[in-house]
Amino acid sequence: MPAENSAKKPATAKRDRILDVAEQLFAEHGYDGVTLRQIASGARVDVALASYHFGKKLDLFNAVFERRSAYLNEARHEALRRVQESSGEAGPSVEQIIEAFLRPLELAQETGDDGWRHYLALVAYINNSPYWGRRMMSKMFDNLVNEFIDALRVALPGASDTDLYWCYHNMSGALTLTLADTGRIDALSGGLCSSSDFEAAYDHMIPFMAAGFRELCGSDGSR
Amino acid sequence: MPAENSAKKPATAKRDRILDVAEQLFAEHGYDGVTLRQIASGARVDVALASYHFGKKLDLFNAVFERRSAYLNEARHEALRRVQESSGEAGPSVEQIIEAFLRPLELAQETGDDGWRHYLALVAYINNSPYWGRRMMSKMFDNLVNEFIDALRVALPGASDTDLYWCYHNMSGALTLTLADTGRIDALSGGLCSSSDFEAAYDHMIPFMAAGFRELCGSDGSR
DNA sequence: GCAGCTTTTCAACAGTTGTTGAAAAATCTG
DNA sequence: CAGATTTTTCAACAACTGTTGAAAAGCTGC
Repeated sequence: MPAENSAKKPATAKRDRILDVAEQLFAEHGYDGVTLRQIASGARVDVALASYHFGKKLDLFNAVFERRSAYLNEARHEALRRVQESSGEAGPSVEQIIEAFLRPLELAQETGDDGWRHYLALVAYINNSPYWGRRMMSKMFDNLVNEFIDALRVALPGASDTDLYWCYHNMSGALTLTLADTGRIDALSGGLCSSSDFEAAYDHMIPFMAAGFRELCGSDGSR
Repeated sequence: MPAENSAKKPATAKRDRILDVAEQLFAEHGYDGVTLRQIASGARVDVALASYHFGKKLDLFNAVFERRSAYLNEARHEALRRVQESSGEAGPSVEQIIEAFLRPLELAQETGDDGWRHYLALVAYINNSPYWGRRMMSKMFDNLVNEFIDALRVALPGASDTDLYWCYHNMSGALTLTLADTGRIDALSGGLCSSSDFEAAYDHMIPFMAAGFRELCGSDGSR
């Protein structure tokens, strides 16, 4: 029987290996830079098995993208809810909101295996892919992103939506380059900064972005 | 005679058309997402002509990347020199340095044709490509980037090099996403922000980034 | 052990890929 | 115009691509 459209297939060892290898290779070389035979070979499996489990090549790509996205959305949503509860009436600060947006990525990466790291690099690749990447990202993440924008609107009263979205755009770009893990900052800094050190990246990103938001969207009270 | 290694070929109309079409297609679909036949077809030219002029497919890609890079480096270098001269003893401010880094991109885009826009999207694609992209970017731009880092070190006395490079990394990421022109901010903001409006993007990016640099690298005097 | 599944492999397909050698057309030079 | 050079096309190549139908292997309940 050919692969069902959206019915969840039972997990088998070889099926999981196909997803894992595809995740890594797609993240490293992009959709067109990877052949089904490379994936099958990496998973020590026949080529036809990928088609059997996932259908067309594009369906496999989507399956890889969707596998961890739901969990990530939930973790971020939870992190935001937590700081909102703990901050009482006034609502969380800009730093707290940004931290809730970024830290789940770090936790996801700490699970030991490289799966999450490859997934996040894949997200970076998709986010930088013109046109078709936008559609995939929007469908998957826009609901969640708007939750964070809503929280920022409360933390930054008087900010225009235009400014708010441009600020988010800046943060998203910096985050994307970090997730892509290109190693460029390593070469440029002569080893001072390591792109694989996500914690250092976030520690520097959070205050940087918070300052940017406050500058453009008016700090709480002053300006 | 097959294509010479590094000797400059005389420009012919068809040769230029190959470069233009390759520039656009590589920027939109990536290196592996484009075939030489698509490029030849777009340039209304036989497939073999690309090989005749540029050699292998990868050589064509490099030729596209290098075509406008030298000019861009010079324009940015000039912009930095100009603000350094006009600012006297104290040296230019963080805003002035960032502006000198960004505005040449805007000018380049104003020439009317879409060539520069495609080139900048190609740079974004390369910058987000793991490993091989890092090498290409470093070889082409690191010298210039370090000129700007040097200027920032003067404008932000007491800043550690590590912080300085992380700040640059954040700015580079935001810039890259803008250049990629994915249109994602358009969809997210419901049309409030337009990713094709480079001037608006830079107007919001400059104060945002300057505030981030000051926060992380210590403002001039205070903190 | 055997029938009824699902999972996996085998073998092959039609189409496309980058690349090349030789022919043809265009351009330059005298 | 004739000859020499460069530019462009034509035709073909071997290798590789995603996909599929049928056979084989593995598993489950009896």
